[in-house]
Amino acid sequence: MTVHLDVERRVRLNRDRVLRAAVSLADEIGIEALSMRRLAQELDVVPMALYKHVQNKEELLDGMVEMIVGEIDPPVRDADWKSAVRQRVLSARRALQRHPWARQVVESRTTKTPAVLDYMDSFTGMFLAGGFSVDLTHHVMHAIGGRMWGFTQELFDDTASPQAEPSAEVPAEVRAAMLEQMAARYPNIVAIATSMDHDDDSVVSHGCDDQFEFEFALDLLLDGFERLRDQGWTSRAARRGGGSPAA
Amino acid sequence: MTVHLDVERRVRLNRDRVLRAAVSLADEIGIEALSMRRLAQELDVVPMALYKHVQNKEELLDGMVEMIVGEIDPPVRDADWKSAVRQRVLSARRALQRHPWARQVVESRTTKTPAVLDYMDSFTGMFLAGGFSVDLTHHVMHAIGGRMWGFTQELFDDTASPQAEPSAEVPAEVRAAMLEQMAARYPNIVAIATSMDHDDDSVVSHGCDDQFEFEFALDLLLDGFERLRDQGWTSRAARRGGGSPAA
DNA sequence: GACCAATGTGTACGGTGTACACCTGATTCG
DNA sequence: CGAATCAGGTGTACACCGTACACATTGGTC
Repeated sequence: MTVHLDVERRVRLNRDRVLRAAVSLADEIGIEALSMRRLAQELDVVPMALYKHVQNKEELLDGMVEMIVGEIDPPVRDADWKSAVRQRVLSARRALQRHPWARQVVESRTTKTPAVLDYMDSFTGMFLAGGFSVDLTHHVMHAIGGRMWGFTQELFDDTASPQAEPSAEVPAEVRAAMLEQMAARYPNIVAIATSMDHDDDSVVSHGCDDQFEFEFALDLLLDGFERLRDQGWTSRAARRGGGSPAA
Repeated sequence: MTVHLDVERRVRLNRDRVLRAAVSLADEIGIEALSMRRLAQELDVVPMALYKHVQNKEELLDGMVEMIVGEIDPPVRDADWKSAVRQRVLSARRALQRHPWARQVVESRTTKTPAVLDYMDSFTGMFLAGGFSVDLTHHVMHAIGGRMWGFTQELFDDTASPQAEPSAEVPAEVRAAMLEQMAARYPNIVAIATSMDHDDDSVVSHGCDDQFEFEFALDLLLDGFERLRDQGWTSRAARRGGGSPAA
């Protein structure tokens, strides 16, 4: 038996411990100072040890995002869609604000991890449950996306599986199974994605028209602005009155 | 006389050439592959030569952003505020889309360079000219900010001078001069910034309440969503009808 | 022609992510 | 019990990064 003089046995590293350490280290020293070496040092381990639990730094960042998404409260029960959405967004915002680096990292990530997809699916469901059509929900999700995340753009663009490693050719049969599994786990997202492809009887099957989405949100805001102006809106009155700006 | 066999004399480098090369190189190879070394190589020059025209990489990125802001069309004349704003935003969007890396870089920058301030001031002016109160304009700018830029947050937070190097203590007298100059060049921005500080007779002098700004935009969107739902909005009808979603 | 500031060069340092070969210790099996 | 296995931790090494600093070369001015 080799004699290690460490008073207590070293705790085994694992993915969760790594991620947790990364998050709190980033909180302390800032995201730009977070390097694999620095993180390893924090965990009393040699840098390369981390790579046994995380493929590379990119995946580390993805993991950190998942950790934060996990901090967002689940939807409140027994509330109308609007206040439910409102509370959820504010909860998401609080989570992001707890970690100053989070916004930047979330926006830089392009791969959708399961936790993110879960959140999005649940979020989508709140509108559907609120009586929104699939069509409207789709555009609404785009419009509000930027308010809390940066995933406005590529969200529904392809129905590719979440970070399934694109290992060479996909057997096309496995592909069907994946999509089925996807539909089971993320029914709302899939509903929207599929409706996009063939809601035709319009001539062109528009995949997902970025420009349209952008203008949708823009005009929604501009119309709102105009209404407020015509009502003689003031922030003082709004503060007093509370609630929605369209008093 | 040293014999340089270069057929033609080497063109002198300058800041503009550096920035221009950086932009188009980033277009080609992506922003993450753009290094000082790679850029230098593109310009047939040793890496350190760049530092004669740009303080460091951060400033290079700032310069690239300025270049892009310069691509945004000036406001159209003789149009109502709404279509003027609309066209301007869409122009900004086009500029950003021409350079896939731009969005990310713009959002990562925190320092406001003159070109950016010019754009923002002019943008602000469009609302004021459209009959919006200074108060409402302030919140509107925050609400729309994220639609095209990432400067939602820290915009009006301090009235610090634009990238004036914070060289030690500012003589407090120079400070006044700077502010005056600022007011001359960016009247609209300054109008809003100063109105924030003392529009009181409310008890607290609220600097710039992030939370309020966020909820303002959020509720504006939610109210808009609700209206569309109640109207039975569909994207097909909207596409046919064109124009604003609140048909 | 001599000077001088601005511009370009060369070298070097400390940082990064991570490939790859290796060691180690706990668990499993004959 | 001893040997085998193998996930987890180690050490070294490489290519690349931004950039400080001392130096060489220029083009323009008197």
